[in-house]
Amino acid sequence: MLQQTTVEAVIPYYRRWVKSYPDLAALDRAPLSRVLKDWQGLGYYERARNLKAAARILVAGNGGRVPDGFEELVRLPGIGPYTAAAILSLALNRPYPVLEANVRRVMARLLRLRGPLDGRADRKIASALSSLLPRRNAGQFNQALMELGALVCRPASPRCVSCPVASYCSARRRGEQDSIPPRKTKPALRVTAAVAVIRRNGKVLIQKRPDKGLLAGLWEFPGGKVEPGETLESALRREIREELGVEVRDPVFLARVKHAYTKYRVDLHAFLCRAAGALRPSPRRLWVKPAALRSYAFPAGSAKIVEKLIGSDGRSRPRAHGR
DNA sequence: AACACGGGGGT
DNA sequence: ACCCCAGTGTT
Repeated sequence: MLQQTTVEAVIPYYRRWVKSYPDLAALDRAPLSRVLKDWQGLGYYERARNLKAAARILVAGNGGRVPDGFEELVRLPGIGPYTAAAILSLALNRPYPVLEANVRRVMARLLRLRGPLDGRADRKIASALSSLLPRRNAGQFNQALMELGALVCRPASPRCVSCPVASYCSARRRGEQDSIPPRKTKPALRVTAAVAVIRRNGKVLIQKRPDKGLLAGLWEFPGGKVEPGETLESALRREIREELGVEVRDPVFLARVKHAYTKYRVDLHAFLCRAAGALRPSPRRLWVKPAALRSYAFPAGSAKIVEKLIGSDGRSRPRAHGR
C-alpha cells in the first residue's frame, strides 16, 4: 500500500485491510471484486491484484508463508527491490538498505548529488549505504532514514536546523539543499468528458472498464471525451450512441467533477438522462439501484458522481468509504 | 531508460 | 497550478 502512497493516506485502508484479510489464505479466498472495493480510492489498483496473486502463489506453493529470501521475494508479483528489502530489514532485521523516495532525497543531499535521481544516482547511493548500514540494526536504520526524509529532510523547505546529520550534509554546507534533488518537470494534458447516468425502472446503468490499462476492472458511467468543436451534450449523445447504440433522451446536468491524474487532468460532466432503445445487461454492463452503487469499485472521480447521485435522491448522506 | 499506473495532500 | 509520495511492471 505504501508504494508511491503517503502514510497518512494508507493508514485507514491498512486497518480495514488487515481486519478483512488477516492472513494470506483469507486474501486468497476473497473475490477480486471485493478486494478491489476495499482498495477503492487508494489508486494503483494493480497493487491489489498483485497482492492477491502473490497470496495465491504462496498459499498454493509455500504453505501460506512469506519467503525470507530477497530473490524469492522479488519474484512475487508486486514485490520489487524496495519491498523485498523493506520486508527483510523491517520484519527480519536483515541488512538490506531500502532505496525509496525519502532515502534517495536524504542521500542525494548528504552526498550533494546534483543530477537527476536516476540509475547512476541510485548506484552511488547504494554504495554509500552499504558502508553506513549497521549490520545488526538495519530495520531501525532504514526506518530512521525514511522518517528523516519525511519529517525533516523534506522535498521543500527542509528543516536543516532540526537535522541530526546537518553537519555531515554536503548540500547544506553549500546552501544547495533547496535545489537538490532537482524538481521533475510535468506534462499536463487536459481532457473534458461527458458521462451519462442513464435511468430506467429505478436503476442506473454502469459499465466495467477493460481488464487491462488505466483503472482496469473498475466500474464507471458510460460516456467519453469531448472532442474539439463539440458541446458537452453533443459529445454525450455521440458517445452513448457509439458505446451503447442508443439515443440519449432528456439529459439534465447532474454534477461537474474535476479530477487529476499523473499525466493529465479530467473535467468530468455528468448528466442524468434516459435512453431510447434496447439496453441488455451483460457481465460488463449492469443495471443497479442507486442505493447499491456503493458496493461497486469506481475511480475516485466517478465515486464523487455516485455520491452526488445518491445525495440528490435523498436516500443517505455520503460516506468517506462505503461498503 | 522511459513510460503507465491514482489519488490525496502540501505549498 | 504544480510537486510529491515508504515503487513496480512493461516496453
